[in-house]
Amino acid sequence: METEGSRSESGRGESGRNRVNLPPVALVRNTGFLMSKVSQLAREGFERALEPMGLQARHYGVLVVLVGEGPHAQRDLGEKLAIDRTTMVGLVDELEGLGLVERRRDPEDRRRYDLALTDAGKRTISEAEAVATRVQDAVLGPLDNAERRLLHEMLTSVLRNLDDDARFWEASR
Amino acid sequence: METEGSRSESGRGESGRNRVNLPPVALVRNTGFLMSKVSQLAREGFERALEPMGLQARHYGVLVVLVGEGPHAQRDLGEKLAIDRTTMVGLVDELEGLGLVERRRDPEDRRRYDLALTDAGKRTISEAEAVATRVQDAVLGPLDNAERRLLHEMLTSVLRNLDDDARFWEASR
DNA sequence: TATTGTTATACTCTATAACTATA
DNA sequence: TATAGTTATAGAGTATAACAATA
Repeated sequence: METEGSRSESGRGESGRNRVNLPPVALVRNTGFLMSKVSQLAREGFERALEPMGLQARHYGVLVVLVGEGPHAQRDLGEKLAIDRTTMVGLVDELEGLGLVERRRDPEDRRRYDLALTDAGKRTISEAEAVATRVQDAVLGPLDNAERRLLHEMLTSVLRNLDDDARFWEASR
Repeated sequence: METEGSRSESGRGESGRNRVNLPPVALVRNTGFLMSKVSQLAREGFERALEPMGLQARHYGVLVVLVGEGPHAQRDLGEKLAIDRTTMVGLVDELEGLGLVERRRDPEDRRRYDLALTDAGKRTISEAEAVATRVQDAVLGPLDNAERRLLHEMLTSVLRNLDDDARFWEASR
């Protein structure tokens, strides 16, 4: 692949040393654009970092809820994660296939599962949480601890505000 | 693992004050999760606010570059926006159909277009920029001006850092 | 031979509708 | 009748490959 750098030959306009790979100025002024770009890149980094474990980011969400809040019915888990129940089927299939999650029928309501982590699942999520921490640390690299805390607080209050506007989990489904 | 509240009774129905629609605690601790949630909701709000104009957020990006940086070849525009050239075809089709953008052949290289805003396009983007400002203002509502500036700066430095890691526009394509 | 724009195609992700088994 | 989980299917959204016109 040739780089966009020195191709001022036939003068494809843009007069000279014009770098094309920079984000458009008009968009960089927009905080929302920056935020979505940062979170997109953070997500991509997380996906890549998780890959060697055979996991994807969406698996992480499921595991982290199970380890943090105990067994769930598939439906309830989906509701907490704002994932449709038909989508949950495949997701849990994958996690079960990896041996990380176990489907047990709930004896009190045999329509439901009682999804729980296996021992391997517990080990895996603890590894994955370390990966998440590492990636987040890399992403927030330029910020000192006080700034990171501040960022977190600001995002929390922004999110709470959106929530009050009844546009939080509801709106995403 | 009590966290499900008072779920031990056989009551199926979210008995009483147990809200399921809150984000899992383990995820709310994660700055990356917060950021992606905020930007997702901001995006959704922006899409909704743009809808009455018959526009989508991705149209906005195209228009804003054209108004800010003048006419572009379709390919170059796509490169700036990290949008594949095959995807650009349909996008520009739509904008042309709305009468906001004009496809003129570049006389110096007849393979290329010289995409430019029509007068209607100029009016529309100025409206859309007002909408963007309004939405961003609503999203950042809980933050005062100093905090907003700070947030913007932090995001900028984080993004620059990711860029230096050669994972900015490259990685998203 | 390489590049711009185009089309056809495929792939990913997710949601809707209909089915089953339980309640 | 309603609900948990499942399946089949369809719809966005976007990318890959091949092609025409032009360089």
